[in-house]
Amino acid sequence: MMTSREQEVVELIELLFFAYRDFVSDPDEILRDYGFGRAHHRIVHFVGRNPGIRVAELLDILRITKQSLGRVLKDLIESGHVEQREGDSDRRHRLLFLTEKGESLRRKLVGPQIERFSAALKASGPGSTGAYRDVLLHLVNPEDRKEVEARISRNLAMPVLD
Amino acid sequence: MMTSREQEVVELIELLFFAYRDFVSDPDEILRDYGFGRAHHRIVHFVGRNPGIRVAELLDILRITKQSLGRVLKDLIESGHVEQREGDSDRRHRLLFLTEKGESLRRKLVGPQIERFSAALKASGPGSTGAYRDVLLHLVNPEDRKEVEARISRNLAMPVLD
DNA sequence: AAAAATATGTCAGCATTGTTGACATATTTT
DNA sequence: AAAATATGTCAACAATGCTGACATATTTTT
Repeated sequence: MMTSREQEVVELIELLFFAYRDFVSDPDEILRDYGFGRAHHRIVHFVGRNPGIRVAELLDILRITKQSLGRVLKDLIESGHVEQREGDSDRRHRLLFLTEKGESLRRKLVGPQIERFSAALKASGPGSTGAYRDVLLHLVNPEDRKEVEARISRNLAMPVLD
Repeated sequence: MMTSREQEVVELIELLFFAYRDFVSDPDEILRDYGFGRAHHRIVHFVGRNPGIRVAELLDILRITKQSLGRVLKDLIESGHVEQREGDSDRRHRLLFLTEKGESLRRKLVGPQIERFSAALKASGPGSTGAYRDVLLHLVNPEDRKEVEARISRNLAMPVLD
């Protein structure tokens, strides 16, 4: 059997599924025009948000194998959306950057997602942003929480250039 | 360029990714012991939560083709986790139910998810449940919102049997 | 300097789960 | 009787995971 408290939680579980389902649907459509998939999107997104990220870091974010990453990353390098540079301090490192072309794609993909989110936050009560943040952050594995928190807010400190 | 408001929204976007990433990781491990994947999980979950659901409804929830569903559903029927009955009013319908075995698997899979969620809600401030609900529901496509709302809360009205 | 460890890349094969298109069957609606 | 609907199935293919093995360059340790 199931307590009504558990029933309530299961509703939230399903809501996460439905929200995620629709949330990724906008980029999916755009990506088709480029012959890219969701895997490409993730790379474009996280490289764009973390310029100079190392391959190993990207693997840790995505939680996939280097072989899986390699195949898709190769597409993006060959198409001129991503470029690699040697690390300064450690020349084994391959630092990843978006080209202008890549940055343009990133913005195109994130646009509808920002719109959808802004509308959702507007439609929800004030303070909903904080609560959303609290809950979602605590869904992340405890041992990863600090890193995730640092990663998502990293760019706030960056000067906003034009 | 990007306004700081947009920066904030992008953080929430990434948080959705990280939360989802870790949230599905618990069931994934369990499923491996059964030789099942995420696709099986989704079916077990939604059939369990919507006993007697029709194939077409399930397709609409999952947003996949009947061929994709068919392959995975076949596994679950052959393994004795799901059973089909003819519709009463319309005998073309195939109504889906979990067997006891299937219900047992469903509970096993949802257990860690309930735990993770309960802990997250506890750690977040009071009222965070409602805000989470508000935001996530508004991430769902407007035209699907009503249906999703009805679907997730459908079972609250059901008598809780033992 | 030599050995070990690290970061990355690559080849090959395979599994899961998504897709399209075509067609078959049973049943219900028109 | 004809058309529409719900489901199932076959075949081919695409995207994106995986494992295992091995190669190269570079840095760290001994």
